[in-house]
Amino acid sequence: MNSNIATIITTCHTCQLSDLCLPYGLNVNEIESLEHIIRNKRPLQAKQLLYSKGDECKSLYVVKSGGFRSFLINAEGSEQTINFYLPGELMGLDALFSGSFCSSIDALVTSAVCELPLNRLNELCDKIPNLQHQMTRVLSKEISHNHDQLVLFGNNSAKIKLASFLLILSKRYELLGCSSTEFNLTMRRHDIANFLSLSDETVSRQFTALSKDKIISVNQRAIKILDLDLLKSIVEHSEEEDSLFFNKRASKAM
Amino acid sequence: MNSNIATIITTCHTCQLSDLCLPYGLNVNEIESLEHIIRNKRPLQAKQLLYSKGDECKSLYVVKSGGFRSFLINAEGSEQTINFYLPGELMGLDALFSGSFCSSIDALVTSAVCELPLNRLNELCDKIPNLQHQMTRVLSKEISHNHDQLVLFGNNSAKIKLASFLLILSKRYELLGCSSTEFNLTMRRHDIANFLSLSDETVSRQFTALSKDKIISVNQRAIKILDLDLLKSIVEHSEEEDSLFFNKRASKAM
DNA sequence: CGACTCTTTGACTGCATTCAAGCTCCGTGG
DNA sequence: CCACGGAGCTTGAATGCAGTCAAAGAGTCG
Repeated sequence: MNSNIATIITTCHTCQLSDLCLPYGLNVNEIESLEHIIRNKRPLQAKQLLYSKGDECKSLYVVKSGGFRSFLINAEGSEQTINFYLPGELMGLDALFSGSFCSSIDALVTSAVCELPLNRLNELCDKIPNLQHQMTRVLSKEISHNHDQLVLFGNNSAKIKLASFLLILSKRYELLGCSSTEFNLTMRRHDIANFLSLSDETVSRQFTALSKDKIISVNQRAIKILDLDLLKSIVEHSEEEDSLFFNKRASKAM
Repeated sequence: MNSNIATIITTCHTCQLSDLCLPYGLNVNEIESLEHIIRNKRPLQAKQLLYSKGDECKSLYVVKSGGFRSFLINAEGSEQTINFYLPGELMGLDALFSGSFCSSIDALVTSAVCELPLNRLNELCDKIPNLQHQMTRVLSKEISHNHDQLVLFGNNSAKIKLASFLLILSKRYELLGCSSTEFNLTMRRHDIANFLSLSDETVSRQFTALSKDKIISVNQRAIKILDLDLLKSIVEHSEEEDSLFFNKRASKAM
């Protein structure tokens, strides 16, 4: 059937994403070894689960196209979105510790992944030091990315949260070679709200507020950033305006 | 001077923390190799910096005693606390990606660390596959720990945040072989507030609220958990009570 | 076309922040 | 030894931002 398509897709050295992905820093032979262990799952439809929390982790996954979200379900049964994944990003890294997935992941839109069987990946890491180092780098990157996210949540105001969110997305799209000022959101308002710990209505209100100020234009999931500097200034000057020299609570100790 | 003390301290196989630390899963010879690369820095006083964001990462550090906090300074100059570190926990993992530290760390109280020079640690990882795997596990653990933290922040209510914070601390102290119901906070109220993205006053109010309900007793930084189940129920039943059919308001702790 | 999901908008309530003042603890120096 | 001062913590009162509830608009699909 379309097995030839799968073959094409699994070729790292013709993949536009390879610089953002595991092959980064590997030589031609090493990339070829990596290619041989990659399997392709059939594309996932929106809302379809890639894996569930608690499942044994037999593979890691790289986003090939589309987008995903990871989430946890807390004691009351409500979801908390942990992260969004764009093409080139590795999913499942939190499972390496315990051997089973610590969160669930589903597709936001129709999406494709590269599957990396863990046993073969580990074998390869033992053989190719560069790959092992790249794995370590990817893990470390995920940690520092999570830290940035925690800082984002430290800014309590809904306006700042949404502005930060858009700026982060803008950067990630730029890295992918897409436009940094014009892109389509892969996620629904509800997903954004849940991710930012806001209500759906608040997210909606902030979108319209940013529109009215001509900072962005919104049409459904299509976003245009009209004034990048103004968007940045929302995040940066959050507290300066009102209190420059007077009691700034949090920032006493250098 | 006290170089003999330093020698004693750097012996992993006599260290109570070794099961929580890098030596976990290593055999006697491997632990000995690891011991040889460990250096000891002199103890740090409260508020003293271990490293600053942007510094080149030449070493990783393990908390030997005391406690630390990592933090970032955002555009306005105010701090955001990212994480607290208790004995046995590895600091600096977010630097492996870029080679320089992505956050700053200072001591909360007088504290000691084991220093692991990165170049020697990497050499050792290449030689000892078990150590490399353990490093990967520690990195992965940090990621899933960060995810739990993000979920914590998803629960907006100040009461739930503080209850979760205390429960997480309780578990970590238990792992260290300390009492899970009676411990001293290493951090000030301000640090907790900053970490939980709350104001100092709100944290204080929630402490007194928990005291009045006889769930905990507070004396300065000394905490006793009087009713662990009730504390857990605050986190778990956060939304069940109210959104069944009525507005909550009337229903208290039943 | 109707049923559905997703999104927007409005009105109201409440929780956490903010501002302000008083308290406790602790080290320092008279 | 007590007085003093400062840092950290607690408490009170008022404001405002975001959540909740409710309903209607917009887009999608069978």
